[in-house]
Amino acid sequence: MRMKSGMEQAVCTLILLARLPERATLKAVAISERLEVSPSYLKKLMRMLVQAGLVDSIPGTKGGFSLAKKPEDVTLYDIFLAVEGRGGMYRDRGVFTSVFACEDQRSTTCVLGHVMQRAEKAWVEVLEQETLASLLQQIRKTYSPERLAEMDAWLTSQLREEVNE
Amino acid sequence: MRMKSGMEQAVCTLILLARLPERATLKAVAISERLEVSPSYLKKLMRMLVQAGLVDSIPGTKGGFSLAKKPEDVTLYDIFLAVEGRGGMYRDRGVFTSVFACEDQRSTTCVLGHVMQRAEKAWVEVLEQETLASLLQQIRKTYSPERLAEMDAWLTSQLREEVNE
DNA sequence: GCTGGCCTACTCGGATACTTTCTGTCCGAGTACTGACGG
DNA sequence: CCGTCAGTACTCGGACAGAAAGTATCCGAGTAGGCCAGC
Repeated sequence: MRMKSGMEQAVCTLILLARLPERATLKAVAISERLEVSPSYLKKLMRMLVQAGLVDSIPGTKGGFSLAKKPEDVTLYDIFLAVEGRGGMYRDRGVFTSVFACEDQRSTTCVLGHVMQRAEKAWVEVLEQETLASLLQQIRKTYSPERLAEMDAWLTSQLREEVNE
Repeated sequence: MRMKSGMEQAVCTLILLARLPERATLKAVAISERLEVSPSYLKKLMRMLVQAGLVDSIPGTKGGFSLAKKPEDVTLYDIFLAVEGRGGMYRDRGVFTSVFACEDQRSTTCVLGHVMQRAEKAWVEVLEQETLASLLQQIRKTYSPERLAEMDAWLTSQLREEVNE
């Protein structure tokens, strides 16, 4: 039961996108270089984030990715769902009920499954309290401002300008 | 991020062992038949439970497995650790810190990892509150007594008698 | 007839394949810029 | 000289392999009981 490594990459990516100026986009290759991860796998992750509605994608030469929502509206659990997919971590195989429940109670909620759901709910609630905005605030408090400034500088150097109309 | 199917099997097995009379053992094949799961894989699980100190094993012809602790002293988290192994579900790859932290702060606790640890702690606490004893009590309340009686009857028919001295 | 040793049958324990999921890679669809051509 | 159109270069999108973990299986180590021979 190990979380995908893609989760960390997705969070980092979304934080980068959150620091992006309005109407600007960032291309996948730039992100993968900054994160020092496989470009192909990150593109796959980006596709998941797009399908989940967390980021917008613009195809074409001047294309790229941008955050689809406001940073305070994107929770860690949203990212988790996008990366890991729906369907909780514990999936009932029916062994418990087939052993301990009678035939007519087989469809009843499994006692063990109920506990697992409670545990997962507690876990989810923590992740739902954390948003991209709160993470950014923690980063500001924890790490040095120089690093953030350097990151913003890199962003402006890498971003695609807004589409002139 | 899916929990192993072995978790459900292990819990069922331990509950069966908890209903076992004192100094009696149950052999792996009997359990696998009752649970309708692969005998080989269940034996592997039993080995894990033995190594974790949750069950005692007696080799030999009259051998089998028995609960090593009192049912109220075995939590769901103990079982989880035995089956899934130590090392939390989120493992830091260092991407986050390498992106957002300076060189001298790389060893600092990762902000994202900290949130994940909090979430996992909340999850663990729920699992630690549940023991084999409490699960048995819930089973008694939820499912029909006939089924429990039938289970005990099956247990007595399958158990190995205590070692005569 | 009794006791000791050996042999067999049965159990757990660990090493060995197969399947699914996760990770990483490649090629195709679509768009904006560039340049040339025609009016 | 200006507008239009085709070509090209670059992006995201989805289909395709390799690696790792989970699942299932088989064979070996060890023990208890039964059988036989010897005393």
